[in-house]
Amino acid sequence: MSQPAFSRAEPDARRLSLIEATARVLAAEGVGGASVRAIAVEAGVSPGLVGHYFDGVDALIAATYARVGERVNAALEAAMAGTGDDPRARLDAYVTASFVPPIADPGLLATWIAFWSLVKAKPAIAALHDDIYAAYRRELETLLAECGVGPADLRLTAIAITALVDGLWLELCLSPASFTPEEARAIATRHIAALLDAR
Amino acid sequence: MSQPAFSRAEPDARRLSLIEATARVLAAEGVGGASVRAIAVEAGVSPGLVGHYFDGVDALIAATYARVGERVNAALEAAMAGTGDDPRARLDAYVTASFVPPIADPGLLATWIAFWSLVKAKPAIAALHDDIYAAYRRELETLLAECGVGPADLRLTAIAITALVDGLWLELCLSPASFTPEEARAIATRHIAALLDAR
DNA sequence: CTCCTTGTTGGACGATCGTACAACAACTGC
DNA sequence: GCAGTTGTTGTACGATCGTCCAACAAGGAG
Repeated sequence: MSQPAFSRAEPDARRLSLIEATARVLAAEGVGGASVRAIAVEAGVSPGLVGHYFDGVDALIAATYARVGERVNAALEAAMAGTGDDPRARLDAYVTASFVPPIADPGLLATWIAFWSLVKAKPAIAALHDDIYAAYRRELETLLAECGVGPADLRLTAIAITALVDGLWLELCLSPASFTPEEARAIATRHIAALLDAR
Repeated sequence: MSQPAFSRAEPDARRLSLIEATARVLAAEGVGGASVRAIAVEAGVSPGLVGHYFDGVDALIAATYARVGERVNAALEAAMAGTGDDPRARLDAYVTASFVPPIADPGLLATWIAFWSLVKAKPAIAALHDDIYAAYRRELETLLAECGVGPADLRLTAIAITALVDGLWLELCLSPASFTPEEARAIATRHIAALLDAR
């Protein structure tokens, strides 16, 4: 025994490892199990280190929200980058990616629910949520514009697609037995086709 | 001072008052603030009484889930009962009711999120969730059948509408500034019209 | 080699958690 | 009136929470 038990890390790397440990704990245990001690164990560090890098556990969770949000965006970007430049194909790729791992994952939903559960109590989390979703819809709007959706319908169309995909994603992760990812994809694709061909 | 500080209640009424106090605490504080003591204060009773009526706080929260689910169903039923027997009018009433109080209410969402956050950790809550949503979709399916949706499309159509309404309801409660209840209603109504007229 | 800065540890602290339980108040049957 | 039953209270207990901080380890500057 008597391992080193002490290892110094690059500050940014340590911050990141704490954030990702928080994401893993949130995914596995939900918000109820995300204690400073559990996070520290998951990250393999001492509990006191959390206070050294973040102003309390709330700031750590907020940083985790931002990080996980970025990761989701990156996964969607990667899925869309796999197709060509055809906007319609990019839209389909975005929908398809929403219902397969790593997006469709009960652990990711548990993490996301933990963030939602803090929106009411913590204004900082609420502001972060508004930022993330606004950016999300803004990107969807530019994609829809490339598909030929008129400026007047742009905003509501983006809201509709976001809501449908979110609702399907939510229930798919909550109780995967109720329908399959393929069915979710079919529903969303059909809906988008109806919206785009209605013009 | 020296109020009675002791009042005996009908067992069922006491159970119900504990359940509704739990719902109020969940709505105001989220799952993090739903402690036995906070619930007891809200209900105006002693903390020890919770253990007398429920096998721990988890059972109380599960009972609250069932109760709130019933209340939501009752509100939707009431909205649909206000219309005639025309199935399409009932469907529109159901959608409209989803985006105004008491359904569209940040407090109700906070309560619902608290339940979602327990689905992963507590199998009893997961089973309850499956029951509630299955019943929800079953009722929607019968309504859609009356609207003339074919048996083959029934299941996926119900899933699609549930997902869209849930997604709109979720974001409307989470950040009411992003769109108005009227816009949510318009989106959902248009979507339903597209689904029903596509046959 | 020595000092100094700094990442890191591990435990102490008070608060709060869920639960259990003895004492007490009200109602019932007699 | 007088026991017996039962709803109710208040508190005590151990566990766990977030935060804080003195002590320690590692690396760089002189």
